[in-house]
Amino acid sequence: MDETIRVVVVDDHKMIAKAIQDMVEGFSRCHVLYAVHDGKELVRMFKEGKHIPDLVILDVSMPEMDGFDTMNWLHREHPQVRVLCLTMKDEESVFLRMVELGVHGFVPKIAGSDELERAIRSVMDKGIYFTPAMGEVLFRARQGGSETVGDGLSDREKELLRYVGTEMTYAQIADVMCLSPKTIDGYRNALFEKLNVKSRIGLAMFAVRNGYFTP
Amino acid sequence: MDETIRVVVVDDHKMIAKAIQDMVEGFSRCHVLYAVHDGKELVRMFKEGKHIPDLVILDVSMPEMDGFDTMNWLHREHPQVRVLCLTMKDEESVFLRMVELGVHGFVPKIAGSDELERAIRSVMDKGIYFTPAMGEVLFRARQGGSETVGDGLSDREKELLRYVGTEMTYAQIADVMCLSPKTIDGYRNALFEKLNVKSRIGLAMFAVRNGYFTP
DNA sequence: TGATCCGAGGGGATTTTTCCGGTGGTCGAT
DNA sequence: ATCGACCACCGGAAAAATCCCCTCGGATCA
Repeated sequence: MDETIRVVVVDDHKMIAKAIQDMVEGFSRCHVLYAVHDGKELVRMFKEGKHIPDLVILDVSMPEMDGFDTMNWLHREHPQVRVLCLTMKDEESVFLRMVELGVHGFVPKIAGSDELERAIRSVMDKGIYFTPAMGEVLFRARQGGSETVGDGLSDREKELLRYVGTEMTYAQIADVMCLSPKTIDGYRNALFEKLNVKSRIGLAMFAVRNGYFTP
Repeated sequence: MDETIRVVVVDDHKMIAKAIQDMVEGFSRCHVLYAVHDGKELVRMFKEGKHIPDLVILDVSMPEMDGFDTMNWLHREHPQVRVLCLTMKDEESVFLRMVELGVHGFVPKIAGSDELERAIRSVMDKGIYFTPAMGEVLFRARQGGSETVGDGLSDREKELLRYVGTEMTYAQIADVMCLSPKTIDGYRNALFEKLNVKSRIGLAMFAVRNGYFTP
């Protein structure tokens, strides 16, 4: 393969988007088609036809349609497009969630341009890029089973996590989730055990740390 | 003044630091002396003598010594150095805290390089740079008095805010703060009113947003 | 074709949180 | 010297949250 790698950058922070764009343009046989500021824009570009790149460089935290939603959409609609994910803080849980959604590689923003280039080459050539540390996390996630903090959470439980950080009472949450308060009670207790916390505050803190909602 | 502006970049994310560095180097009569990855490194460079720049471009969220601590130190030890602050999400409260600490300008990372250049020129020429939106925030902070979310909080109340995000019960918090549970009760109610929230979750979320503790 | 797991719901008890009221004390400013 | 703030504290009651043990209908699995 000696073709030019066509790249698209997705990041709501213009400075960072610009910076990554410049970096990538600096790599040989790489060309940035365009940069967009959230998932919605990306979807629009893709739907307009011939704007499909070989690689999407994707930021996790974005307004409107965040990295998770975008990754989900990409994996379903355009599985041939490789995705390299960028994160601010490299949270284990964010990483694991992205892996579940089918991301091809993961680069923390604390990395330099050299690592970004390595990651792009690796993703395009071998299909994946992960640092040794991430390999370890994956290994532990497989081995440990219920030992890791990784998600053995059901959809409803994840949904609940998006509400615990609000000032709604459990009864109100039950209302919007169309469930009995007692069912919420069950989910809560399950989450307490799975996440090893003892109170709603603990749940809320977990939810914040793991991006279930933006504080 | 036709001298070169000597700039230092402080950001723990190497990519971003590099990106900002490249941008600034691209502006005329600007030169980046060096980039460091947290406040501690900056202090070390400053103490080594002749590494003092005209302008520090400072990220807020950093490990070890964050933007607030660094700004505080700079303002006390090197008040002649201008500081331009960069933020991911432009939170009003972060902005106000930084203003209190004596920051000269504020640029959200969603801004482009053109705005960064405008900000640098403005800070060096006029001593300040703020967007119109920030002007409005400042105006409201002056006018409103107790209307803004800004801190009219007492020391004890702030102390309590550092505990609400833990899984301690109020009785346990009372214990570590060496107070009666009923006293905590009073602080809590005061905070509810001042911060316009109705539950402990609300307090915890406020505390997270405003950096009273790291989630 | 039972066995077993999961989602959904429930009764009732206990603990915590939240909301009402109050009482004093200190300290600095008008 | 009084006034407003911050501080520390108390009692009682209502509302959440938390805990423990239980049912019932579907899946899925052996």
